[in-house]
This record gives sequence, structure tokens and C-alpha cells, in this order.
Amino acid sequence: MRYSRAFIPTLRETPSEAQAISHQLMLRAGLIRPLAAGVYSFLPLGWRVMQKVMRVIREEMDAIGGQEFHFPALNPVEIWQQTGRVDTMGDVLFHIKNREGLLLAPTHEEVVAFHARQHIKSYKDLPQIWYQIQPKFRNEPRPRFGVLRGRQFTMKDSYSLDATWEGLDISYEKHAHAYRRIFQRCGLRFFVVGASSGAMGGSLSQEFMVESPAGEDTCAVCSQCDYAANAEVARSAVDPTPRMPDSQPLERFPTPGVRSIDDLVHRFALPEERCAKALLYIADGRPVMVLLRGNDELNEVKLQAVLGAISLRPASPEELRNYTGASAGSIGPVDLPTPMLIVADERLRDANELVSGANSDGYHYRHIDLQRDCRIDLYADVRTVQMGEPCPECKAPLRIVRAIEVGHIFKLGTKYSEALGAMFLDEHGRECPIIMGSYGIGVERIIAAFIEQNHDERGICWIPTIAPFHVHLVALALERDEAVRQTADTLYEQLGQAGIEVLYDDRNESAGVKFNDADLLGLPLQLIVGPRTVGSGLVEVKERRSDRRHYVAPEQVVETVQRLLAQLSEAGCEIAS
RNA sequence: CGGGGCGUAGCGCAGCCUGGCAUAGCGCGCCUGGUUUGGGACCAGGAGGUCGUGGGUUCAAAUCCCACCGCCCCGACCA
Repeated sequence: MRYSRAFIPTLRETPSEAQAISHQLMLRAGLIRPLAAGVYSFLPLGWRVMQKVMRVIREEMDAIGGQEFHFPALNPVEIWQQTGRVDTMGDVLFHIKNREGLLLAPTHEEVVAFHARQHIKSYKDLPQIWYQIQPKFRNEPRPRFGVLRGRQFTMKDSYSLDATWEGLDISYEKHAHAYRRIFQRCGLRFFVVGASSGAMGGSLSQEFMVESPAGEDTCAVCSQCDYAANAEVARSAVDPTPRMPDSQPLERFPTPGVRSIDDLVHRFALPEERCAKALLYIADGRPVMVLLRGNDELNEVKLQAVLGAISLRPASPEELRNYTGASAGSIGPVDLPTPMLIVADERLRDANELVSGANSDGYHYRHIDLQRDCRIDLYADVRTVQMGEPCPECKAPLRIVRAIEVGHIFKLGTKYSEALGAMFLDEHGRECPIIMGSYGIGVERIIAAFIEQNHDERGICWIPTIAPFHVHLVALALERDEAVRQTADTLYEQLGQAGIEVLYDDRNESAGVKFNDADLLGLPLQLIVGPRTVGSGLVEVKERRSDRRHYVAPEQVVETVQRLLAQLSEAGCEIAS
């Protein structure tokens, strides 16, 4: 491609709306342009990257026996009602206004189950892996960070259909393997975490995460072993609260003005680990008290999972007063005026000699014994893991990092097949629901995550696998130096014939402009042809990432470029693994 | 949805507080001509704007007021 004919609108300045580095660079390098909030056009350069990434995905999906489909984005509302997701997904679903009964699909479990119901009749038809790469529509309340969270985005979604749970395990493992290869080949440094299945339902799910400050997920990652988990499910080996040999008699004492555990600790010289913080939540309309140690933080996702609640929110100040008779800071598990479920964090299991609110403003109890003085309905891990806490596997300190979710794999089970009646006959002639898994990759997120991890102050640093072109041919002063023009034209021709994708900067621009654009676009190799080098019978090959430069005769360029691209491709895999 | 901010040329911004000085400026980019050319050149000339939209106040509105729309940020939410 000749740059002079190409539509590559680079920006010298960073657009003010862009916060994340990847967003800034995708705009500046002319990969994308915004069209509306959370909606982006891919320009030719960006679309080339998309296609390269999709090619990798197709190759790996095909390698595990996946068959590519193309499902419509327009879906009948009916099938979504049958699985209940019109309600559970709520506002996230885009509904069509001027045509009753259609919506824009945010994912395709329903459609897959629908077609499976039509044609999968026997265990002999199974297993199947169906996939597609297609736009998805989600009415995100707040799109963010460019293509990292958009209202329309491209997803590779695949669905496994199996006759047995063992079969599901195999399909799931195949996907885990394919995903590892995909992200590796795309040059991502990633880790895999156990995750919450959320409203998708199902038994097991794992997320493929790329560590980045632009990430919207928080993960606990072990600094030594390979333990990693989404904060929604992460554990740590923190000390439990030891039970004292004797429980002193329960004692109510005045604590005027105390609003927090810190107040208690400082004004009454109490050890933090003996303070029990009580929180009041409303789960599906009913009050639940949560007891945590000291300044431990509640993890609402964990609590919701433990309770199996559809909705969960903190109680309002009025509710707090109505249910406990006190305001925040003075509530506790002892002497609750309203009977309610009490959930205590595992860390407080059977503890005694605790201090907690007395459900009366300005008063607390001390010497609380959870076995003697109140009824704990449930002990569960509901706390948020903090930076530096010991790993549950190896006790090394955990790091808490932000991460971008680039892939998510779910063992769904029979939720969707049962709802839509996708049944088959097993070898005993029994009718059984198809066992499903679903597996997603955010294609744009791969690109954004890659840029987050592979850039410097000058621009992007692509690897050959997903670079929009392989080589940036920079010809300097070609308008007035015929030797340069001829050398560059010839090299462009030869490289093209060798199957190497070249972006040929044949513009009549100054050297500085060309170099800066080349570094911004970040193609893996730059081939610099200028009067200086051509005069001495050489051309310069520059590796973008390392800035390493090689000077070779024009006849050796094709071979040199091929060798360096191969090296860089391998290096890309090493970076990733 | 709650809180905050912004909307002036393709991009980045100033002007608004305290209305008139105004034919709405500046830098970058763009067009023409010339000089330049190994890290974002220089000179000269030029094009480009319903100041987000609608309403109101006023002799007079980019500027003050109201409503709406759009965008960004923090939070809530996020299969």
C-alpha cells in the first residue's frame, strides 16, 4: 500500500477524550474513530488488525473442531423470554422500537439452543462446537476506554453441545487450550483466573486476563505460584480470629460518637482484630446482617453468590434504623430487634471476646461470644482480599492488579437447553437436555490489551502476527533524489512479490514527519531508504521495538526482512508465554 | 441512574466571570506558490465557523437565565 493513496489519518496531538493509552494510540495511529458513545468505526489500518486477530482465532477454533456460523444480530424476543433473560439482563438489552418482538443480541446462547432443538436429536449428533465472529450489542450504562467497553463490539462466541458432563469437560478444556494459543499468538501476557459465573448461570467459569491499569476487573495474583483469581472469588490465607480460652460476661458500654472501627480502635484502645463490623444489606427485599472482622472489606459479589440472591444492595439509613434501631456504626449481631439472617465472614468463625454495635446509637457490646450471644446462620468467605495477603496455595504475598478480561469460558450446563427444549435421546433412549458450554473472546479487547502492553512513548510496537502491515518502507527525499525513488520502488515491488505486506511512505513529507508516523503506527520493521544510505549502496532496516538497526545491500533486503520477521514472530510468542 | 465537567474551524484550545472594543481569535492541520528535506522545516498568500439545539432576558448574547441534546470523567451497574 502506498501511503500517499492510503487513508491513515494520524493525529499529532492526543485527543482530550481519550484516557487509556490504548484508546489514545488507536485514535492517533488512525485505527479507529468514534461515531457515538461506545460506538467506533474501524478505519482501514484498524480493520486490518481486526482481520489478523480474527484469522488467528479462526485457525485455533477450527483446530479444535469448531464450525463457523453466522447468526443474526436481530433476535426474536420470544426465545429470550423463554430463558428469562429479558428480565435478568434488563436494560442491557437493546430492544427494537418500531418492530415489536425483536431485539439486538448481546450474545447467542438462545439462538444456539434454538437451532440445536431443531436438529440435534440423538447422542450420535454430539458433540458439536459452533462458533461465530460477529458484532454484539449491549446497552452499557457507561461505555469506557475506547473499544474496551463499547455498546457494539465484535465477539468470537462459541458454544459446545455435549451429551455428557464428561463431554462438557472435554469441550471446555479444548477451548481453554485454544484460548491460550490465541492469546499467545496475539502477543498477550495473560493469566487465567477462576471467576464468578454471574447471571450467565452454570457451574464453572474462568477468565483470561491481561494485566493493565486500563482494566476494569480486579484480580489477586500470587507473586510466586500460579494462583490467580478475580477479586469476586479470590481467597487468601489470612489468620483466623483465635478463640480466647475464657469468654468474659457480655458487657454493654457507651461509645458516644463512634462511627467506624477506626474510632473504636483509637478511642477505646481495642485491638482491631477483636472488633466485628456489622453491615446491613437488603437481599431480594429481605434484610441480611453481615459480620466482618475489623476493617476487612465486604465483597458484595461473594455475598450475593453465598446468598443466591438476585438483587443485593446496602440498606438505606431509614432501613438501618427500622431494622436495627440504630444507625451505621452502632449495629451488631447481639440484641437485634428484628430477626434476620446473619452471615459472618469465615475469619470470625466461632470467635469470642469481640466488640460490636449494640443496635443503639452510642453503645457497643464487648466480650461478645458468637457461640453464646447470638445466632450466626452462616459462616462464609465474603471478605475482599487485600494487597500483600498470603496466597491460599503457597503463602507468598498476593498482588492486587487491574486487568482486562479478553476471554471468558463457562460450563453452562442445561440452563439454556432446558429453557428452550433442546433435548436429545441418549443411548438408552432417554430424553436428556443438551449440556452446553459457552466461550467468548472480545476481539477489540485483544487489540486494546495488546497496545496497553506493547507501546512506548513514540507509539505502538506491533508483532508481525497482528500488525496491519509487516514493513514500513520510509523513502526520504524521493521527490528530488531519483536513486532513492528507484531503490524504494524496486524494494516495494520485490517485498510485495515475496508476500510481505509493505506500507510504502512515498509522500512528499519531511524526514521527521515520516519517522514520527512510522514510530506511531509501529509496524515491526522499518525500511529506511534515503540519500545518505543509498549513496553508499546500503539501506537501513530498523526494528521498531528494540530500535536495533541493520545496514544491508538492496539485494539482501528481502532475505533480511524475512529473517527478522521470523525472529520477531518467535520473540512475540516468548513475550507472551 | 447519582455526582462533576465540557460543547467555539478537521484536531488542540483561548475568549464567557464583568454582554458592546469583534468582520469571533490562537497553535497544529488543509489549499496555492516558492525555498527546504535523516527525527514533527521556513516565507508569502488563502480556504474553512448556524460559537451543540431551542427558547428567554436585553437596545445588544459565544458571553446572562431556562430546557433539551451530545460527549467525557468519578461512582453505581457490567453475560
